[in-house]
Amino acid sequence: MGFGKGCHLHLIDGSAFIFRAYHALPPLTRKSDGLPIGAVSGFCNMLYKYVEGNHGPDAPTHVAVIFDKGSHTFRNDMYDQYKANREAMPEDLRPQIPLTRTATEAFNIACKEKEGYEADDIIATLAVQARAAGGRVTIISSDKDLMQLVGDGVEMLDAMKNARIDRDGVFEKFGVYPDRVVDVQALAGDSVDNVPGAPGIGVKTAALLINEYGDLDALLDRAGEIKQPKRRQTLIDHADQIRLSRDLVQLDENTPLDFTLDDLEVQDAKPDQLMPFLAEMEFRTLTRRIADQLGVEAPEIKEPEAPQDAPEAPGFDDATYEHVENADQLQAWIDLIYERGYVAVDTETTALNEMTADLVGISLAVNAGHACYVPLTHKQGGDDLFGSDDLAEGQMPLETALDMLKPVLEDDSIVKIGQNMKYDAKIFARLGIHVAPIDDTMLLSYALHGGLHNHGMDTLSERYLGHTPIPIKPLLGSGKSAKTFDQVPLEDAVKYAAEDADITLRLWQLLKPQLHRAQVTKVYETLERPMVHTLASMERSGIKVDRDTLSRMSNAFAQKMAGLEDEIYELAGRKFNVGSPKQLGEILFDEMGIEGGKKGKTGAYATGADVLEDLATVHELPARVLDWRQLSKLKSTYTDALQDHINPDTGRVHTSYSIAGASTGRLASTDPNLQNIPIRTEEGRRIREAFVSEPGKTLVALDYSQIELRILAHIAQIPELKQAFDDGIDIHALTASEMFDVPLDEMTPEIRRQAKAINFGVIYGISGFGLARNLRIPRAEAQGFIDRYFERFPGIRTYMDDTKAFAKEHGYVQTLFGRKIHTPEIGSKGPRAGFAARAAINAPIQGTAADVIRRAMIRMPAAIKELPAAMLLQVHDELLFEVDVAAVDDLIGVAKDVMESANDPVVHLDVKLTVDAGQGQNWAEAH
DNA sequence: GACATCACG
DNA sequence: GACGTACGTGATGTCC
Repeated sequence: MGFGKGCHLHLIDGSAFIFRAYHALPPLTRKSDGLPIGAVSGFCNMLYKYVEGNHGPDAPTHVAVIFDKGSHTFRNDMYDQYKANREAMPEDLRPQIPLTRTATEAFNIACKEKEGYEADDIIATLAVQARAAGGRVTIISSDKDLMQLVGDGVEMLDAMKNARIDRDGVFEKFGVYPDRVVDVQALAGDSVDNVPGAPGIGVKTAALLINEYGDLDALLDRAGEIKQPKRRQTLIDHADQIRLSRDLVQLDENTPLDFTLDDLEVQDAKPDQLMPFLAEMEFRTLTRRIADQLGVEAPEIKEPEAPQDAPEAPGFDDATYEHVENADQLQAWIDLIYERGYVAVDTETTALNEMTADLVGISLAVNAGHACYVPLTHKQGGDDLFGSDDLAEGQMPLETALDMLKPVLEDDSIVKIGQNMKYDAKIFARLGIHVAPIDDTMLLSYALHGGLHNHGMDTLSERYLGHTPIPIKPLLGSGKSAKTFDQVPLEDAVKYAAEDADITLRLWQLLKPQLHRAQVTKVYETLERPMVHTLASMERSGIKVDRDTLSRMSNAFAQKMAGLEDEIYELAGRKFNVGSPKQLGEILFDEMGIEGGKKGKTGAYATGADVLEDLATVHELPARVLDWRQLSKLKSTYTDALQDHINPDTGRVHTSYSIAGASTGRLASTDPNLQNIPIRTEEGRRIREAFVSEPGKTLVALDYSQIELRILAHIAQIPELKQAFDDGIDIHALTASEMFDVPLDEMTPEIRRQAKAINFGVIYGISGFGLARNLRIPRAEAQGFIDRYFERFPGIRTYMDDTKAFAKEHGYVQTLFGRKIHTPEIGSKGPRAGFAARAAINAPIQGTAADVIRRAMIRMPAAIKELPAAMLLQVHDELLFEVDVAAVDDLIGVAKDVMESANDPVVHLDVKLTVDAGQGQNWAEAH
């Protein structure tokens, strides 16, 4: 039947079905092989229910399920930030996408998509064609972007709520009728799709304006007539951006299609097509139900439970670890991997530093207890004390192995599982292999158990598998005679390396299914897993450090220290090791008889900076020691040590970030730590002059302004603080003004300083004692400040009490993004409880800030990919970039925007995030 | 390897 | 009434 009057076309938004199915269901897997099929299952159930419900007089005559195809559409060409905020697709959903197409076809329903277009465009085109032919259309979706199509026989149906949306329904949602929906969306923008719109204008205001002026063009032409000055200026300033937004939300009604409406005629399901598919997916209930309904026999679905088919996972004693020594054997493993769809991978290397380490061998595991090791560059042993450079027997050539594994490691449909995958990914990246997609057992554990224990393989294996891994120490030895892994005999290496892959696989099988129940799937997918490649790339970039600058500083420091040492010996009356706190304490308090020495728990005198600062008022020696210590610190930790970290190949310093090190979600930087480069003192700050850009490039530093206090203002709902941040008022001055009843214009630096200490104290779970010590004021006075603070900002007290209560009840606290930080000691008795309570108060604030910058970092590579720029470092609330001089402004524009909107769209903040920018030839200038 | 100290946010 | 006490990190040197 040709499509025409009396016909009724149903257009189903396929992607909406898929995502709804994915999020509504736990992560089901196919019983026989573990293939994730939760979303496919939900999708099929929805299709089934849809078909079932279509027997009334209103039944469709034509139907199609429309899908998105490809991530790049013509809208990205118009605006490169379009949908740039979108979260990456969850790893276990990706392999299910093609199966939803197969499912649609199995139901004998037309299944349509087109490269470079969104499903919405195809839906628009078909709806317009159907309307022109005189038929009716129902769009099955609740996507507001489709509402512009409603009217003249086109309606929407929200399948979840079973609610029809007609012209009046659209008016309810947008305040305008469908023909003006695009205008309203252009003004209001959309944070989910990252359509900019007009800043500060939402749907309500947009509708008001459109209704007053008729349409968007008229509004923009006559923007000068708008009474409200702020609104007027916004529309004038952002006219181009608003027009661009309109083009982005306007659906393309002329999508070129290679089929016609006639091709979409409804057809009965064919059992011989549908039943085999359902059986193959092993949907037992659905297969039976549909078979009954179609009046056919349900195909048998084998239960893979027979012991000979799938033996119980062997214990570690019964595991088989294979030594792969040629291409045929490796090919057999690759075949196994493709059968499975996933593989645990581990690399063995010559060192712990992945920027300098060389690959020695690769281990693989596909089943618990079934793993192999592929040694590649093990050296020939021998009596020779120095070993031999000759390769050991029983190895295939490195090149051959990499050529064979590269397609697997880069295959979209094979999940590569690792423990601390960033390490392996960097090793492979240096060999030209981009490992993806990946899963990481360390990060699974971090998302599930953050705060409970560390997430190293030994810990996880002991805790969750009850197995102590083979220790590496006996294989490598220690001290001067320590070997590297390429000198380990193959027999030992196979056992050790294959076991690591085996453990990793077992941990993955155990931990991955727990994400959903612990409700941390989103945390893992959006805050942990994507960090692996983002950080790997930053670490590989490194930052240029000028050796000569450091070396000169080291010499200068050495000279000054020598001078200070002479003075110190003079003052002390004898020589001693200035670097020894023990000796210093004895000199000060025993020999020189200075009063007030306090011994710590180990019986030694305390000689920390705070103690020496107090003593500096009564004697010169402590002041000299303080100066000496500062120089000693700068020299040993920075100017000397950093030189050793300059990579000879790149001339740059490559730190390593631990993703799962800090309990709150912060990163930590090691080897070297580039998150604690001095800045607070002028002398220390000059060390940053050694961190430089390449010629023709500039360093750009972008840092969040007061992000933790902003988050506190939001979480604790403090109206005064929120207002101050909105108005751009100095937050510490504002706090001081509120607390001490001093008007802002009479603020003194001293009062402000005290308020600042209190603000920070609050973030840390303030105590009278701590504040008193910090401000060096009597404890009672400090307590008075705190009382006043709570009085002025009662939300803070509520937040602290609520957070402690939550931690006690649940054993964890959460960030705004759902990250859990466990607080196992919250119920302790004694001082431990105090520690735990303060940590619990701090964690949601520090952790939310950490989540925000993680989100910014994850989005950054895509956002700046067209720019000659690289993201180099993260320092908790700061990102450092290196960019061609000519592109500095572009970079600042894009990166700042990504950072300031990093919370969108999943978390709304009442307080805006602002980012300050700096630039220069070195890090001192850029900051 | 524990401890004290001090660099950062 | 006494505990102890600001949150989160990593690197270095001393001393046992």
